[in-house]
Amino acid sequence: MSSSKSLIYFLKHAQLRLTELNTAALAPYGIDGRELGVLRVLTDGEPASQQQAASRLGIDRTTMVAFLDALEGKGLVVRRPHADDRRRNVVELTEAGRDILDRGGRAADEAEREFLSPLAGPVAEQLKAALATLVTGEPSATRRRDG
Amino acid sequence: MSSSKSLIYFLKHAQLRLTELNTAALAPYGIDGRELGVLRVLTDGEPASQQQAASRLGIDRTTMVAFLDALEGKGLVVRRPHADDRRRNVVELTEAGRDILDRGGRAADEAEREFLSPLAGPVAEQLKAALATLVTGEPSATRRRDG
DNA sequence: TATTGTTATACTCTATAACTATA
DNA sequence: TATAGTTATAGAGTATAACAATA
Repeated sequence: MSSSKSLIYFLKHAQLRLTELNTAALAPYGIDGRELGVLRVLTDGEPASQQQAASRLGIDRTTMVAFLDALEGKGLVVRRPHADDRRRNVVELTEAGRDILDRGGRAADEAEREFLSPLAGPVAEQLKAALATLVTGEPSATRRRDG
Repeated sequence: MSSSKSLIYFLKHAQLRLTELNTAALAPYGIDGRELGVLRVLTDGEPASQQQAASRLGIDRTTMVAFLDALEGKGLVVRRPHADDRRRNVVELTEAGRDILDRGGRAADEAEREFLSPLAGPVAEQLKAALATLVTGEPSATRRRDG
């Protein structure tokens, strides 16, 4: 008989546990892991409209509205109308937003390292690369330890 | 700068995608992936009370009630009062339940293989082992391909 | 007509609290 | 008093539908 736990179980519970660690690590900065994800995607590449940012995160644009409402309420982002297309909002991080992204990002990275610490040597990198392949259809962009 | 996608993103989306495949694979059998998980845990080791089964799955006992209501409604399980402790229910699979577990289990295994097919050779096994280590604190019990 | 952001709403999933029957 | 199962309820998280402004 096969292992009593299926892959889907491991994925679910790994995510739950990492989310817990992330939430605890980010609590001092007043954000949670998903809000950090939004901050990250907003500074990742070209300035993005709300809808583009939502698409990059794989969430609905209506969900993005709620995240940005919260982040704007905390003074971490500002919405400005796009110069050429006034239907769009360009969302930018405030100085406080960049500070939280920076420090919160380090805290989240540390939480991820702690989560992965039971894995020896290159296994953690291989895990992330394998997941990246499964999700994106191509190998992870993480080629060397750079965090 | 690190990869734009975090581990938590990969875990979340890997789970979403595998859940989709699982749901599609199990639809012909009238159950979804979580119901198959319940059927599996009910036949995994000693006969279990509802609460024991819930604990093994990492869900609340009230959630288990709803799952068993559904599975009993489909004729796949029966609840019987425990002989020695009449507060408990012993939950057993019906013949139909065993049939669905068997055929649905194979369909789900096939979906998992399909999901993992982009990974070469031993990488899939290593992925599962690494996740098992992270979730349970010990290496996976999957020692050989047996499914 | 189509698209962006927004709002209102509904749905899924799950847990907490309170009840019952047993122990 | 404590526990197993149940019920009612509430909360988190997310999406769908409809709307205003703009293209």
